[in-house]
Amino acid sequence: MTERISDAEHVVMEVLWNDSPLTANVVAERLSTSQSWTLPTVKTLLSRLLTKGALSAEADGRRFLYRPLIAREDYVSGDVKRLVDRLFGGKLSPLVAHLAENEALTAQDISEIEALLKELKS
Amino acid sequence: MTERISDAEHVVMEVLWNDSPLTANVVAERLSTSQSWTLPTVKTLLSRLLTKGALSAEADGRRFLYRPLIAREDYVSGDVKRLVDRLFGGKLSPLVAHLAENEALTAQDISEIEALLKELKS
DNA sequence: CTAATTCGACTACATTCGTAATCGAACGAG
DNA sequence: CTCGTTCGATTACGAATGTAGTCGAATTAG
Repeated sequence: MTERISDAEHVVMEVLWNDSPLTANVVAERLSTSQSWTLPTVKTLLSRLLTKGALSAEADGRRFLYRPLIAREDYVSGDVKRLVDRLFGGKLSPLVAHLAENEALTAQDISEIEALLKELKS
Repeated sequence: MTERISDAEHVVMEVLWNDSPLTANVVAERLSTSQSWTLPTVKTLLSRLLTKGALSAEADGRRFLYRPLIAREDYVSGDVKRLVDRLFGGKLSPLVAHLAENEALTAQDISEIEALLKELKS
């Protein structure tokens, strides 16, 4: 149902997850530190997100206030699930095994994760 | 350096990571159970992977034997890293926290992960 | 009231991707 | 030696994407 969000679109979503509703101009302004997109580019991305049903646009005078319609958590879950399905046969422990073997899992990461797991079991 | 591998291309890579070198026909045959791609389609994907430097093609008479040039582990690491950077600010523990809260972490998953971590610390 | 500005909508355009047909060279059947 | 078959290479083409210009309506400055 919710259509795929492209990489560039995702960057825009992050701005709005961080603070919303915002006008197109403010979104573009917030993005200006990280991206060198022109205003038209940002507006195109906003329209596409609107069409995809990822945002709502509430009229405020002659401009629109954009606001996310999908929760960041849900978006993240979808992405994580796709990755796990694609690369780890849908199983989570191979992912953790991969992290353990190949990514820099610091002692602190390990402690944090163990604490999380402990809490989960309680 | 290694260019982005698309989703369809990745499916082809999986076949070759699983067993290589293989001819285009054999790759297509192996894929026939999971995908309904015609032979030309599979060949296109193989050429693109070749162009991208993800595969090598060794001539064997009139045909080619394709073989991965990049290790699956490296590919997986790249993808995982991209996801972690994009969604979790590059930190691993937020990813695990997310898994814990939002994905179905079974009791068995938790045990397996704890065992992994325990081993890591030894 | 008129001119400049501001917006969103529409249009544009090259690239990548998914999917596949076709062409030309080489090879094997007779 | 000739013809059909088999390959890889080339070409095709629509959808999605990244990136951005243009147009027309509304608004605000004067």
